[in-house]
Amino acid sequence: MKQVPPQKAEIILQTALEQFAENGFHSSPISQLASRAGVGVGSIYRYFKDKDELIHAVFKQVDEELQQTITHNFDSTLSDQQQHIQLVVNLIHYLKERPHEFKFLEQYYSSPYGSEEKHAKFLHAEVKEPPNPFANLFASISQKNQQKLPLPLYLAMTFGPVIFLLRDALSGYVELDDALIEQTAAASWRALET
Amino acid sequence: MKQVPPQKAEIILQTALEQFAENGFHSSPISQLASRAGVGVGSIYRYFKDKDELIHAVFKQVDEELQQTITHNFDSTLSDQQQHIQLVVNLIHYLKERPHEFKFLEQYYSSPYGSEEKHAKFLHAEVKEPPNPFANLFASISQKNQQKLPLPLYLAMTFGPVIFLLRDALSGYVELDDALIEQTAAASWRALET
DNA sequence: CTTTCCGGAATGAACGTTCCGTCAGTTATA
DNA sequence: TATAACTGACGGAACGTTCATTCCGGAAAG
Repeated sequence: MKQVPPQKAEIILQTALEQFAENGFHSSPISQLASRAGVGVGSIYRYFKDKDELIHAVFKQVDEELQQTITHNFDSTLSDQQQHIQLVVNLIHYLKERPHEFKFLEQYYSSPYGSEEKHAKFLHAEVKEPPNPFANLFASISQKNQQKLPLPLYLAMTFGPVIFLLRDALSGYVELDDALIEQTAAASWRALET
Repeated sequence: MKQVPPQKAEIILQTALEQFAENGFHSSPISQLASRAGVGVGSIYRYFKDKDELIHAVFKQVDEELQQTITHNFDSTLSDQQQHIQLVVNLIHYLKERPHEFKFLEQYYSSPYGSEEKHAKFLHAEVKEPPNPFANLFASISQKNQQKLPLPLYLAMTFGPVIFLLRDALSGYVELDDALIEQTAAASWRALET
């Protein structure tokens, strides 16, 4: 009996993530990916039907870990402001340490792959479902505002700046230090107050 | 002598923009592009050295028109707040009407093409140059803040939400009406105040 | 007639996918 | 325990397709 049969699939997924992030989907021939992973071309097709399925599998893995991380570091006992700032700061820290994941997601979403997909499924559907810390935070913020805060605006002011900043940091235009991260979190909170 | 020699080049550029925006770079064979433009394959290579040059040419055209539009609708006699809100509102309106341009830019920047490029050249270099309304606005805002406003933060809070919102609008997740646009502009201004 | 422009068939390379021989590990046989 | 038969993971050569690019014959312009 093999206790670790799907280890190779993990290696392929991890390598694919790096390869795609660095070179893009089209400049990542399966052959190159295979040699980088130390694996035969044929083996990749043992675990994934075709290249598209591989790409979606990488996305699924990255997406799930991201969601988990976000929903994990959530202390619902804090004030709205503290929760929001914690969310933004943690998110930036997390993605800053994972440039491959970030680049992959960017590419995935702005390609036909992500467009045809649920896209912001997480950001929209997830936030609305009541029994999760996200929904509570949004509901709470929204309620205290004078004019009702639309969900799209909340998402745009929360995640828009984060993405923009990470992009610039990755391009080397910005030194994304802790001070800047905290300023960003504070600023995006300010934007939500009425 | 031809009085309208580059007319065909214009048609190719325009068609390429649409084709790329709708199908992505790799799912846009030159042959398909040619027939869509009502042009022979060979003709495309008369005006553009290869596919890469075509892609960059499309970018250049889109980028230049965008920059021009932004710097044009700028009334430097208004207050900082009014200028900022005008900027954001105009930008959203402009891009909302041009989904092809928006999708193309997104794709370009998150692909190896844009990455190897100047990227936020416009957003960074341009803003800093003194003799333009942008630089003045940023300088003015920055100066009035208690703690100095870093340029990256200003850019992130100004353009980040815009991009995020447009993305969602294009995906059909958000009805981007005038009320939402104005709320966004107001919110991003709030974020900049100290 | 000469020159410039144009279209699209032809070419060659790159790539995704398939297919098959090899081999390590496992099970059956004696 | 030793040996033979089996099984399925594995690599990579080979295949067929797709596509960027070239090239040439003809049309239009002068």
